[in-house]
Amino acid sequence: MITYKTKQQDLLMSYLEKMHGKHFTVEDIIEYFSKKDVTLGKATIYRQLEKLVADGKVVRYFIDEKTAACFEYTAECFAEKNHIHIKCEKCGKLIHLESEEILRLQKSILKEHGITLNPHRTVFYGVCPECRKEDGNA
Amino acid sequence: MITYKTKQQDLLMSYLEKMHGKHFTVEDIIEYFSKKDVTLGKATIYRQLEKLVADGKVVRYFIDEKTAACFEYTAECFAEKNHIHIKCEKCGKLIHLESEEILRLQKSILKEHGITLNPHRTVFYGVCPECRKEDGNA
DNA sequence: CTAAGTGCAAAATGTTTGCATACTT
DNA sequence: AAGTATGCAAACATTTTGCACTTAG
Repeated sequence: MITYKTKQQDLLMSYLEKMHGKHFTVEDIIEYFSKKDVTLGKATIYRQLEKLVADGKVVRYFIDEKTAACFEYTAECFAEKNHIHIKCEKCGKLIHLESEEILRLQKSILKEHGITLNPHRTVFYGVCPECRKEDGNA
Repeated sequence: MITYKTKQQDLLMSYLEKMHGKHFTVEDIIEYFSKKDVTLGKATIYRQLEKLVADGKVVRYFIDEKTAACFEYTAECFAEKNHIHIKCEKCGKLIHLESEEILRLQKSILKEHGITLNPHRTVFYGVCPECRKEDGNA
């Protein structure tokens, strides 16, 4: 199947690049483009994201509480980067960070239990520095 | 707020016990009870599960592909230290295991980012040994 | 010109909520 | 009797789909 290049795809890609490494929902995209005077339909967004997910360029995951899916543009650096998500249990903020320790955990689990971890999809829970201060700790 | 004991709660609990350690959806519960001649409404199931989740007795999480939430009765499982919880992305099986590496990760995240991780609530995703074999890869 | 991509609105999920009724205490 | 829990159906929110129209190749 030949794929055509369209301006909607370019629009979406420009958004993805802008948001590289950050997460967003379909609603975020719609809101963003509603302010510009371009047309980018909801169905198109879902359909294009679907392709990108199948291609491994975008990850799709869920954060509890939220019912809407979160997407994230990871391009091809996906497998290498040890990017994890941490959700603050107090303020609900989502923190993205990279850690070598996660790689170590990954290796240890694979070696000892034969399980391939997919850290990118994992959402950790914890308390962020700001909330720890407010709480006087946790 | 005083809570009354009802037979619907008992029905749900019997299901949870039967499914201890396995995951299920609300649809699964409805289907199960539709075969018995008892009444257990959808809204009741959602409301009771909500309470159990708030209580920490049941975990709720999402597996992509499926849009419906998965629930799991964990009861006291979460109390242990170093205990992690891995959900197989292929077969949905839940794996419990202990790892010292998680402690290390926890310390490293605290030191480098000031975030207190709560590993008990975290559900990792990965692929279990059986499914890795079937897929012939990682 | 042909086939892929788009956009709208409708349909298909999955989950929550309002409200009258039933049940617990 | 007082107030919680239930069950239905309607409301909601998100995602998918059918179809006519547009556009890239």
